[in-house]
Amino acid sequence: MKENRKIKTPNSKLPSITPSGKKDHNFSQLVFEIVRQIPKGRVTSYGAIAQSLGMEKSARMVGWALSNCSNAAPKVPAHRVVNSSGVLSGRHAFKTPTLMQELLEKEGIVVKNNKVIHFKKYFWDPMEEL
DNA sequence: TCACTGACCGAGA
DNA sequence: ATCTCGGCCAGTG
Repeated sequence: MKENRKIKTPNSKLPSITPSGKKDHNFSQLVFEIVRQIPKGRVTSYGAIAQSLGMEKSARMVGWALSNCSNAAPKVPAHRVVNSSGVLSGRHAFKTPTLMQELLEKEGIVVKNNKVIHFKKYFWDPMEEL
């Protein structure tokens, strides 16, 4: 039996999701707000964002939300979100598969083989920094 | 309703 | 380092 289920508390400084586990359709908006706060030249992961929303195991929903971010205004710097290994897993959702990397390099981040070099160094944790 | 898919993640083999 | 598996939850046919 697994009791290693660490229940994370949502970051109180962020807008909270509907209480009592009720699903809310503006989940995407919460994700966008966090992503918009990622400083230029820094990156974070889908899981870290999920954590700050109190949904540690729902990193997939973050990706799902971002796939819809083209419609959002103002624009969401989705290129600053990579997976927990620093891989640009979302690159195919951009206009061209290389755009994500180009945007990151424009901000001073080095990308090799679709992977962020010195990922830890550039990592921005919404849980701690917000 | 069921089954499968995903811009994911952590643990094990 | 690479691969597989179970878990997560919304959308799709």
